[in-house]
Amino acid sequence: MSDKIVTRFAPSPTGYLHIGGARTALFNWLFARGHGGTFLLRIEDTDRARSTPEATEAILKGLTWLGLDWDGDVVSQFDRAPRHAEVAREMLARGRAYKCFSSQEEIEAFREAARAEGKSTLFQSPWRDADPSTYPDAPYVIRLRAPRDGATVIQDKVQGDVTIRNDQLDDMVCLRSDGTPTYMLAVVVDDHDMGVTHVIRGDDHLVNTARQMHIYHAMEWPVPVHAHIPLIHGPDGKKLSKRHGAVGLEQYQAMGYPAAGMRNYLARLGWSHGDDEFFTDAQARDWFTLEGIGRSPSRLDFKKLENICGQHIAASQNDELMGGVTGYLQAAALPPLSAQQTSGLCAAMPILKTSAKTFPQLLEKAEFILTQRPITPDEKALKSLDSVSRSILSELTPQMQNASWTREELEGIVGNAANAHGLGMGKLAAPLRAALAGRSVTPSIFDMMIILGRDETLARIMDQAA
RNA sequence: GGCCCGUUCGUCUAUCGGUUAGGACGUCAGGUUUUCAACCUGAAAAGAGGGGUUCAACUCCCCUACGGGCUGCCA
Repeated sequence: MSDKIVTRFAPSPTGYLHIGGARTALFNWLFARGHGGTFLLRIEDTDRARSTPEATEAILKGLTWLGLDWDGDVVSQFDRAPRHAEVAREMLARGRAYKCFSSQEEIEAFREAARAEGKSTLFQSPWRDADPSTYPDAPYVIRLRAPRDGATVIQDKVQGDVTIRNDQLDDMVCLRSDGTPTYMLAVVVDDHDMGVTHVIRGDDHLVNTARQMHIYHAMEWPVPVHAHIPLIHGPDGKKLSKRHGAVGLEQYQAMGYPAAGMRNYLARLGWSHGDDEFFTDAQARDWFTLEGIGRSPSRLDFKKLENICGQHIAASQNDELMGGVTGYLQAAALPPLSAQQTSGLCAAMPILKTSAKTFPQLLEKAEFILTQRPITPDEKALKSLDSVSRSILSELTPQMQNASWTREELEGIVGNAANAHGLGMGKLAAPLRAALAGRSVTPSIFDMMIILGRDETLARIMDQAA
């Protein structure tokens, strides 16, 4: 039991689930699930100004969509503030921390002076070794009494052994003057109390880990295994931020990427198992190791994401895809499908799913089924057509109302219309597409030819829909 | 400024001292398809730069360049 793996995901509620955070959660989830361990969720909401219930809700929704289930209740870090303070007092009692009465102005002045002299700006509190009898009656913070000599070695599963000289680390504040804990203290206490054995997080925390290790040492707690994964960068190689576009996971759902594809793509981004690119959740859980995580930041590639998603759509069960479509429409704030549309789409799914990479693509290919009858070409677009295209269109429009063609009949109808005007099928599509701009019905007629050719039962279903 | 981490085709990556440096996405060229797409075949495409160590270096060490991170009573 003692070697059971416990991981956690500890996001701060910023209003949405960051795509990078989602990948961190995924890694933690894969590692725990792959080893029969536990995956916990903790919301780091100690910053009260920025924390709202809605923000937490967005994170839970994101994780749920991605299919990352967590064990036990969601822990609120804020709720545990008394416990954090208790630990701070304990460190004080052990002499591993001290009261610091320096004001923020004094600290700022210290840094200014240090900068001017080109020295380290790390604050050195005059209260570190002060006699308690000289303590003023004033607010104070509790600082960790960190070692000044020697070095701290982080044994990181991804980065290897990282050595930080202790003179590069300052006596960080653990408890603020208002009695609230800082992040540095809170993570350590929470991770320990929650029994976390493996801390898998972004490498922006790497250096801070050395500081946090001193708290573990002060409390004589075992230090968990650390694995600092590189952050995700935008296509330009810069740290992913809002200006790159989609950073929130819910935006990816709204763009119509299936969750299974997201999991696969995100897992493969910065982690590898040989040359395997496309895999199932079961394989990912089986194969996932911390050693397989790369050390360099990786960039988001939407083309590859799309490709992986396409493979997952093709491999998915039809009812799963129907659920995915429903979720997509909701996330994209689009109207839901009617019962008729649903049954038509369901029947066409075996054919549609082989060529769509995202849900919107799937829906676009199904437009012929989903479109309301009667179909009427746009008047303005009609006027802009050349005479040949216009006459082809007018010949075809009445035919579109009847949805019960066989493939052969369709071929005859469209082929004849084209041939009568000396055009090939290829020449035909463009003007028609233009004529029906805004409805994009025409391309789907040809899709329907393919569908009809492979599934005659569709003709009957469409008959009812029409 | 100081400290820490990183750097293989455009992108994600394989390689864990000896390979024609492999795969995937994308791109380009053909093919199939009575549109598009999908699909099939093929091609171009990489070890940041400079020093070492070694019989041998993409792999180990050092320097430089570039990118990122930390350096808060933010998380």
